[in-house]
Amino acid sequence: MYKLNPLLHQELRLRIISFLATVERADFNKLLEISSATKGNLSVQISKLQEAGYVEVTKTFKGKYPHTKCMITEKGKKELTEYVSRLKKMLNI
Amino acid sequence: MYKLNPLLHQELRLRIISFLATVERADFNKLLEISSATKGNLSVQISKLQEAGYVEVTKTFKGKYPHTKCMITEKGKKELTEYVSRLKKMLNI
DNA sequence: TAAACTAGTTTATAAAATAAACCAAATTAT
DNA sequence: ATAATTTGGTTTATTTTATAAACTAGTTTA
Repeated sequence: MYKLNPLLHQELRLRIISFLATVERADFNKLLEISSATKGNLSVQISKLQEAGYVEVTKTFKGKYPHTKCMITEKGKKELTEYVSRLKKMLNI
Repeated sequence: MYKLNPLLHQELRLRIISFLATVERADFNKLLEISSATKGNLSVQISKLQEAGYVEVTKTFKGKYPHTKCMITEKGKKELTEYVSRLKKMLNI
């Protein structure tokens, strides 16, 4: 009986990482838009994915404003694939 | 952007209800076995599914011991189907 | 120059999950 | 006979997690 990765089995984080799996990279505002999360919550959950090494975060400046870009890592892809596989087995789909 | 049903987006409850979707009914011990949860946790999560009307719980006696049987309801089936559908969309599967 | 906006982070609170403790009755061992 | 263990759970207390609110630092606009 394989357990689901608890870091991925959370709606906002799953939304973030499964979106990042479909694009090359996305900035903070894009993630805000696709998730309709609050900024605070998004910030916290991105940090958790980053700390786990599932997402790489790059902070630069876009003109004079700070700009945060996120990209899924190889580890993130691997873990997402494994999560989806276990979930499918559990849901019989 | 449709949110996932938070009652179903929890590993143990999801495991319980997706198992109940595949059988006519299951007793407490069967659910313990398929989930490898603790009895306390299983009891709590079954109650939550029951309170939501997703699972029907019948308490009888089997010989001299109490015996708890669980069965998914129509509402439970409907909600599980909707949950799975939203999840699939989210995961692009 | 004050107000409002961008782009976030930090922190406090609320909610949830889980484990530990408990309960009542039955069974088994001494 | 009675003490210990087991069955089949429930309740409660603790820990963890999620989330919203408040804050930071600087920029733009009125």
